[in-house]
Amino acid sequence: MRESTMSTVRALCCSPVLSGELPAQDAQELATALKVLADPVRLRLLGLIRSAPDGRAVTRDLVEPLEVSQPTVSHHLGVLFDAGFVERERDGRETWYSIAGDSFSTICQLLDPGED
Amino acid sequence: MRESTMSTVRALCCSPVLSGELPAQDAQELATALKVLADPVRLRLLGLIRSAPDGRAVTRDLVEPLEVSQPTVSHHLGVLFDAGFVERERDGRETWYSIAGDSFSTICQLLDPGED
DNA sequence: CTATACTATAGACAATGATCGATGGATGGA
DNA sequence: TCCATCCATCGATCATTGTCTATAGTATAG
Repeated sequence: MRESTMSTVRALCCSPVLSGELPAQDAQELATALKVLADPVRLRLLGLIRSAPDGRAVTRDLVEPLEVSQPTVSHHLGVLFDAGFVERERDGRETWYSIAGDSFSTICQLLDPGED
Repeated sequence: MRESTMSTVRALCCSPVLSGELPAQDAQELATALKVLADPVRLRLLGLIRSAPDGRAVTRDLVEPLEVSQPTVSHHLGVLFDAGFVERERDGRETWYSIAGDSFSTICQLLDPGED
């Protein structure tokens, strides 16, 4: 999965695709982004990061609340990062993760075309 | 997958869960709903149904545009129905599918907690 | 410099799921 | 009544992926 996933999806933002027919390639890209969100551990990671002080957290602090192994947490954080849902900043031995700005609202605009 | 999936998710609607910590069971249910949407064929099915005359379509009309087999289309329609994203009405030999009202905006409210 | 702490990667395994061909069930037309 | 049409289910196959243990890569502390 490449870093371009979210940016490609973002490009579809202004025309709510689900209000009309969805080209195969656009459907594939939106599905790829949604698949990243469709995991309970990743959803909880996003919640923990968002609700942490300053809206950011290091890997270690995310392991214990989720009751999964450290490599598993690291794996999911990598998936979220590759898809553009979180940002990553290395500081010494620690890695800080934070929510990437408009990733969620972009998805929502695609899913919810409003009244028609 | 039971019919209760969407209604359970809908119950979380008023408190945007991703703005705070997400309990394991809530995360599981939201992930289950998202997983249904995270498929290119299902996304295209939703688009085709929504853009069809009167916002409804029969199974047969959905097979050819998607270039997958009829059992595959039937399978995906079943998944969407079980999750509460579409409604189903039998009329003789045909089955009409239509979009289930507020399923999308519910998902979006959960994902996008707004500014905080 | 050595030991410890924090993360990420590698490899393996099991479970899930998307797809297809074949089939069954039910309805409508001739 | 008999056949054609429409749809769903069954069973099998193949790819994907979430999880773990083990390990490697860095950075800080003593």
